[in-house]
Amino acid sequence: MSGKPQYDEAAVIDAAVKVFWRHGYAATSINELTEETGLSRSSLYQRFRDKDGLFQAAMATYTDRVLRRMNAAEGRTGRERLVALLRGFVPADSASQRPPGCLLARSCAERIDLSPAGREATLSGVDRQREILAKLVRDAVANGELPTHTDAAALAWHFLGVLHAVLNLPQAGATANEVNRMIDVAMSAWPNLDSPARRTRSRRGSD
Amino acid sequence: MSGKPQYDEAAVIDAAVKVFWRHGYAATSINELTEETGLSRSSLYQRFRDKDGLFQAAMATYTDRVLRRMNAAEGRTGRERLVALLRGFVPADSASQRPPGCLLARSCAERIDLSPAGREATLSGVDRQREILAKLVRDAVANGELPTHTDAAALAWHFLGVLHAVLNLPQAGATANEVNRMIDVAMSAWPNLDSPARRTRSRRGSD
DNA sequence: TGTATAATGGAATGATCGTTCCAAGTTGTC
DNA sequence: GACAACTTGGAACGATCATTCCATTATACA
Repeated sequence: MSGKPQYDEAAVIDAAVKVFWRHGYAATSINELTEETGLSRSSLYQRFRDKDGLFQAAMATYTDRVLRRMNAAEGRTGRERLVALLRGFVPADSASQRPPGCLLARSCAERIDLSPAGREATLSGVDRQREILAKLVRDAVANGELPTHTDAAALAWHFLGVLHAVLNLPQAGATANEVNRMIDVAMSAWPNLDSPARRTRSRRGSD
Repeated sequence: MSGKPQYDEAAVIDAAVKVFWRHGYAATSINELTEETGLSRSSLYQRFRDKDGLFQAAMATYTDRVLRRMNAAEGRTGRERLVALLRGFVPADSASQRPPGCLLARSCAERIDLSPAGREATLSGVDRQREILAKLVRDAVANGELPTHTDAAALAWHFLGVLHAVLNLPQAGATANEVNRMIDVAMSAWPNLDSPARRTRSRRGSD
């Protein structure tokens, strides 16, 4: 069985994303990559140069997909868009297909052991995540939805932390319901100018 | 050079903590462990059975130390204690000795590749972290410092997320100043019953 | 039909992995 | 001085690591 089936590069990278996402860079072996991508070792090195090259391709794809999902959040107000954004990353309780956690956050943690290029891709990825949140906040300030003295940078960092918490805390035992309630709590950092009083309130969910 | 210097076990585990903390379990090699601990391979296997045994010992020590630091936070009110707790984990900007991030959060991320015992140690560690935060919240509710309808569990998850953000976001480029301002923002989830209005306000720091 | 192209399986590289084993050396106690 | 307890260095184990090479095979286009 050899030949020229012209493999589907997007599918290959997709599979690689899943492997790196699940195990991180260091704990991912070429063997597992060839098995999951279906690509032979030969073609893998031919196309991606080495493990790090495939990692960078996977990281680029993952980052684009995450950023697209963040940007796709809809809502009338900035607050509604932000809530939609966060809720969009709450993992479905029922045996999700997606690996747990976040490849960007994970690569951040192991960035010491990454190549300079991998490190750079990671850093720029989280930067772009944060920039999306910062822009959302800045727009809300411009709209009068948030007070002018709002510390937009601090809010962006905060919600970046919340986003990563949404992705990571399920691995620490949090249920989807608890994550959703946590989002409600975390949203109290976004002052609701219309009805200022309520804060630690809402409840939702299935367990 | 052989002999019987009766090695300092606490120092050995301390060194192992640092290595696992920096590289995670998978990316840590026995070679680096022997070099950093100063212990010979022979003694290492004699005393800790295998790499996983040493990891569990390191994890226990790390967890104890982190929980002790959390419990050591002082303050008049629950809110003050919580702020002190969080600020206590903001890394000093100037070339810190401590490895970045959090071994518990990191092990949570790679828990799929850990032994059952290692996984168990990790899970129980974050559970105890969360329990400290939950108790702090519950006490504040009992004191009347927080409203009775407070969702204590959700608040505990939230502040666990904030704690991990404090430890991890510096790896994503956050300065100590930004982390401190983020803490201020995150604390708006803790309603200040005496002066209810202010929220996205305070500013502090050095950059 | 032929030839360049693309992808393959499989063997082989040297390095490093975790782990085991053992002979040798040092210390404390009798 | 002898013996037990402890720790060591160093060699060796098979497994796996990332990577390279090559002969083979199927496709596409001429």
